[in-house]
Amino acid sequence: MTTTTAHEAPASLDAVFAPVHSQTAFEETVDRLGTAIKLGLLPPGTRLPAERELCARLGIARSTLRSALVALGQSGHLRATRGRGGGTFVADPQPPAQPPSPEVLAEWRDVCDGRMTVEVGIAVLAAERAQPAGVDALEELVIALDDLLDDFAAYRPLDVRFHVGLAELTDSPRLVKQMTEIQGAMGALISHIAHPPEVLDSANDQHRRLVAAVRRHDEALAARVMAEHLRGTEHVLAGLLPRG
Amino acid sequence: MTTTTAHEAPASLDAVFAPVHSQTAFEETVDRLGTAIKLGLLPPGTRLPAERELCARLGIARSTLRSALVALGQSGHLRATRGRGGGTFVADPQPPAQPPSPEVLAEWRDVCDGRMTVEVGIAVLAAERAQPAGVDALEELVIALDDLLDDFAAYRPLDVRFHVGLAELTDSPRLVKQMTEIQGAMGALISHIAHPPEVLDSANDQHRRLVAAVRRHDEALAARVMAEHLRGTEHVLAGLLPRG
DNA sequence: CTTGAAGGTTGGATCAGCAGACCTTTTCCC
DNA sequence: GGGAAAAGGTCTGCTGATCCAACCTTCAAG
Repeated sequence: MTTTTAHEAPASLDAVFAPVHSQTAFEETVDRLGTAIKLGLLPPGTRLPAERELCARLGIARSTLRSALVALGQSGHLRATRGRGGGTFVADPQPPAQPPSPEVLAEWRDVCDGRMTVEVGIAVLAAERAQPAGVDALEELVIALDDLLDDFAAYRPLDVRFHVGLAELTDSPRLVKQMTEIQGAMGALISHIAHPPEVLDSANDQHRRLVAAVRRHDEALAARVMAEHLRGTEHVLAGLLPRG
Repeated sequence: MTTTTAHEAPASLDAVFAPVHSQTAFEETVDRLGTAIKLGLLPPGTRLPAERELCARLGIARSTLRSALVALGQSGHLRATRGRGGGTFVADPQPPAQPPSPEVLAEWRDVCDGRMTVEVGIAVLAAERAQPAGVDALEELVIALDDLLDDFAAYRPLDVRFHVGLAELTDSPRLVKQMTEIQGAMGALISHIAHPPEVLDSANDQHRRLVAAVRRHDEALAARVMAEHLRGTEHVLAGLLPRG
């Protein structure tokens, strides 16, 4: 029989036969809520929906949700108060960020590559479709960021909101989700490196030029500015992390 | 207490509280192998690794793997022969493709948007990094495609390999995976629409120009050609599918 | 005609997740 | 002051997915 055997086939099949890592509902819940908190999408002090409502929205059992909430409580990201008027709140202040794990560090280049494609693609699509109202919202974020150049802990959440806001201009849920995921992956990498005001100033200047390009529907310029913006981070990382 | 309640917050949090859909190992295995087969990554006649080896590679129990193999056997995508020298083979011929489900049709625009960003981003990165040897391989695919313009069933697998091959030029496993996923999602949409030779001829001409741009490391041109290439498909779909 | 390599079968153990009832704490409001 | 309501906290039983490990059946190579 003249058949090809799959295991002597080229590298493109490695992905097909790569290990299956089925995330449990518990894990995905911890990941989703934890990432949202760390990104500042759920700012400190925010009250989560009641457990009975939240588990319905997430489509999981209450016991499963509670496991996740307890885990996030033990790590210091959430705190709960009982009784009427109580609830589960995002802790204020948040616990200090953990240094990136070896696994994260091992694939940081891959993460940056993913970020480059997703963000550049989104910048192009946003430039094509942006409505003036949405662009105005981004502009306000840029102005607000100008006042936070010397406090990265405060700067970062607004920065995330800027990038997610850009994704929202595309009006595509899938792209908003991808942006959120990639920002979460980046967060673990950049939270522990220095961000001097001059760097943030330059970054926010790129934000400003990006907004201008998007407003004028200049797709090529938006792509160029975004690429430049991201490469800045990459160069910093390349200098600080292993295996350059 | 001056707290924000999360459920009155803006739309960006819809994604955070969206339903958790934990895929089981069985489901992910069926999806992975099924997609690889439908995309032609595992051509008809291909022999899969032996069950005992494959389940080790996938990191799942043999019983779980067998459930997936049986499912794909019942749907006609795989066939197994027993005894020494036997094995599990990709069926030849493959069963006819199923028409896209309503859920798939409902989000076809979203899928196209995801494809646009991923493929354009990859085209840029590939243009930046491509090695001559890799580009040569793509060129051969373009030439091979020229002979298949009147047989979409034969054209499509090579087309997929072209796009995945482009992703491989970026040398980023994450991007190869994203490309494979998005191609799988597109497959369900385009397998049931007409692809006259003139259209495929034009598409392959765009392939050719894309390869040329990548070879010259002309990132902007690569992005433009790729966007044009994808918009062609989108226009065809917009004419045939609901909610244009 | 033996042997080895492959798919096919079975049974038991484990664990995640679901469902739902019930308990405890706290505050609002009559 | 005393419910009633709204929140988190606890318990128990059940189901289904998965794992593990052994064993059976087929069949071609040697």
